[in-house]
Amino acid sequence: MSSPTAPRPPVPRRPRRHDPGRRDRLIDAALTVIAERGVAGTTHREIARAADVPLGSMTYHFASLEEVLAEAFTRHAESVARVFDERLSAAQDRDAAVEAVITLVADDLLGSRHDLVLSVELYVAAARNPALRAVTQAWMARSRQALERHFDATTARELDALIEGLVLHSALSTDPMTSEQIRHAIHRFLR
Amino acid sequence: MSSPTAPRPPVPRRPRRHDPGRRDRLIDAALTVIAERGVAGTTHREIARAADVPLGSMTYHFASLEEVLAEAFTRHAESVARVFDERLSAAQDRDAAVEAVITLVADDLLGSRHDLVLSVELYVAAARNPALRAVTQAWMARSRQALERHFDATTARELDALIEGLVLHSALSTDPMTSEQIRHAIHRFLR
DNA sequence: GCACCATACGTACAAGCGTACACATCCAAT
DNA sequence: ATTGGATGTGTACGCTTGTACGTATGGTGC
Repeated sequence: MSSPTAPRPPVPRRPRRHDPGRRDRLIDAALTVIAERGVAGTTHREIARAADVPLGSMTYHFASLEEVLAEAFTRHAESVARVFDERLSAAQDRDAAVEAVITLVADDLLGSRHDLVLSVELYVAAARNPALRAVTQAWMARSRQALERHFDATTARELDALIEGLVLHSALSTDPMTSEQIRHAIHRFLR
Repeated sequence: MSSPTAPRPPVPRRPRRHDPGRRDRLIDAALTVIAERGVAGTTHREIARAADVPLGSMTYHFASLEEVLAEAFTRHAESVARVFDERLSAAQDRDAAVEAVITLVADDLLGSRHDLVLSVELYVAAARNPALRAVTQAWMARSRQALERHFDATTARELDALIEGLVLHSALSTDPMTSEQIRHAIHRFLR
């Protein structure tokens, strides 16, 4: 068709340029994809599509897919931990702390299917990726520390486990526990 | 080299034949691979390698990879549920039932990294696969039913969640809870 | 014995993957 | 105003994947 030495025909290129903070948006897009398709279905192309950027942008901003996942999960853990911290910091006494925990489980954690799925995906990924295991470790330590503002160390640890169980159990069930049932379980443990 | 019409040179083929129960062995091999590499790393080829059978054997015995996963997880859930049933059936009174629960968590569930990983992998897979969600539902229902031999329905449900939390929490921690700590947590809840 | 067919085996193929890389573009420092 | 380097874009390559399918083989019912 065209002569071998002819300059390339002007292939239409994307007009998009100068997108500061694109890296951040990519990490958020990765979290969306993980929540929707799982880690297994999270690919460079899928993330790029979700963020509406070309594939080449992925390899420019991240050295590997592993790096994207690590950054994404770190952000997720940080975000959940912050809410945890805030709720418990706001509580003035033990009774308020108990209420804060109930709100945390019933509203914050169970309220968002997105976050819920991300957490379980992180658990699995952490089982095989040391970097992600460190993320979960730091997260768990921070949660426990937040609980220790109001409860002794043993209680904090046990309560943390109970929270984990209530959340996971409800998440998997077609018939999740109501707020009242969660309140009952937590009061029973802390009675 | 060889003439185009010459009969094929005798390509060395596997001597293996007549392997009744191969399908079963493939399902077990799938569970091994899932535990070692995760669902994401579980492929036809990997399972075939683990079971030492040719790739073609996979497509003969299973219509799809999804079918393999479903059968494998069903087997896993059945196996864990059976142990659960047995321990609780053997208990004659409430005190024995409490001890049974402690043994279940501290020994059976936490004792096997293999089973532990499989369970979490199942949770994640179930989040996106209705067939697997049905498997987890049935499993949870059966566990609760076993607990209801000794505890009222509300207690059974709460206790089931606590067990889940203790197991998952310990599994993820680099500093897992000791048997004594687990005993303490369960006695505290059931006191 | 013998033929049939469930089982076993090897291989091909299209699709999708992570990653590399050459080229385009434009902000910022001079 | 120029230019150099950071950022953005398109595409190609080698690899692995799920799956399909033609052929081989030997246990079983006759």
